[in-house]
Amino acid sequence: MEDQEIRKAGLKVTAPRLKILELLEKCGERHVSAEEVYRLLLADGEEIGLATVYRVLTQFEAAGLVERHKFEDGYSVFELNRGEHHDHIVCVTCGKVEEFLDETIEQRQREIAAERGYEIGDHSLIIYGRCRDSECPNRSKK
Amino acid sequence: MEDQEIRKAGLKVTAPRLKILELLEKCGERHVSAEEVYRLLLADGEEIGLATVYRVLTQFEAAGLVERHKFEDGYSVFELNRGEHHDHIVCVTCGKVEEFLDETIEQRQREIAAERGYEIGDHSLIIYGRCRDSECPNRSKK
DNA sequence: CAGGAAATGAGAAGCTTTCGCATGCGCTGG
DNA sequence: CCAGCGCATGCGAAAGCTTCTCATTTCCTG
Ligand SMILES: [Mn+2]
Ligand SMILES: [Mn+2]
Ligand SMILES: [Zn+2]
Ligand SMILES: [Zn+2]
Repeated sequence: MEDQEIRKAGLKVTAPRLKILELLEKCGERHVSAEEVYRLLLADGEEIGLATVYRVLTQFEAAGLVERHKFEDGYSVFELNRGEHHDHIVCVTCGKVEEFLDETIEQRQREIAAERGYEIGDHSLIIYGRCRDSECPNRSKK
Repeated sequence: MEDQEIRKAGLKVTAPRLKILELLEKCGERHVSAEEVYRLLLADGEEIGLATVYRVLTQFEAAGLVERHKFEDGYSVFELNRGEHHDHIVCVTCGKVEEFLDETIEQRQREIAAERGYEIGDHSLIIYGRCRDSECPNRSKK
């Protein structure tokens, strides 16, 4: 199962790597920080080091298995690469993150890059706003 | 001249603040880091502390005089707020930054936020790509 | 199953940014 | 024009996140 994804990435199959990958799968569309991955695994009784979490997440990112985002809080959050690109809208009050994909925007971006002679790579689009959730009015993340 | 902008922000007119504002004006559309502002002022013979540069830039940002961006290099860059919003396209090879504004994209963003019940604040859109400049093939920033 | 390479954990260190504090300076009102 | 208060400054220390170093362990091939 996950063994193959790790091998395909040219990495040895080890307990930390398996556990991190499983955890990210369980997280679904949630965006977790390295610190959070670390604490969740510790809480699960795993023996793992924070440095390993960072290393593995970076390797997974390089292999295209996970994506890293920076939502102007100063630290990175990660999510499994589900193969379909999306952008994010973040509530600056409660920290909630929703995903969206707008083909009009995607298309305009390609055009803008082309117009200016850029070979387009990827992009980062984050909308900041305030949601209208009952449970919103305050929370902290990480 | 600049005195007024600083006073309007509710800040005392001091040498560091004047120098930083002047320097940002000279920078035009260039995006400079706090460290860079600091070094440029030192090179100009100014006596200034790095902490002051950070403090002043943060105050200017709060006052709406400057904008702060994070182009995933891990540090912030600043530019004078010229009153008209724009987004950025960054060359991942040479670090060049160009600005653009696309009303179609702006409009779609407002619609997306509205559809999901968000009171929209601002947003960050950065396109990463490779430019086709002769002088491009490698440079480092900061 | 042995040997060599790759991975791990723990702590140190790196980098950007902020803080704390003693000193200095801008500004108001006298 | 000046005195005095309070904001601003510079410096070094420290914070917060991330990466590095290195001794030790684990994986994997043969
Ligand atoms: Mn996402
Ligand atoms: Mn700009
Ligand atoms: Zn909210
Ligand atoms: Zn370039």
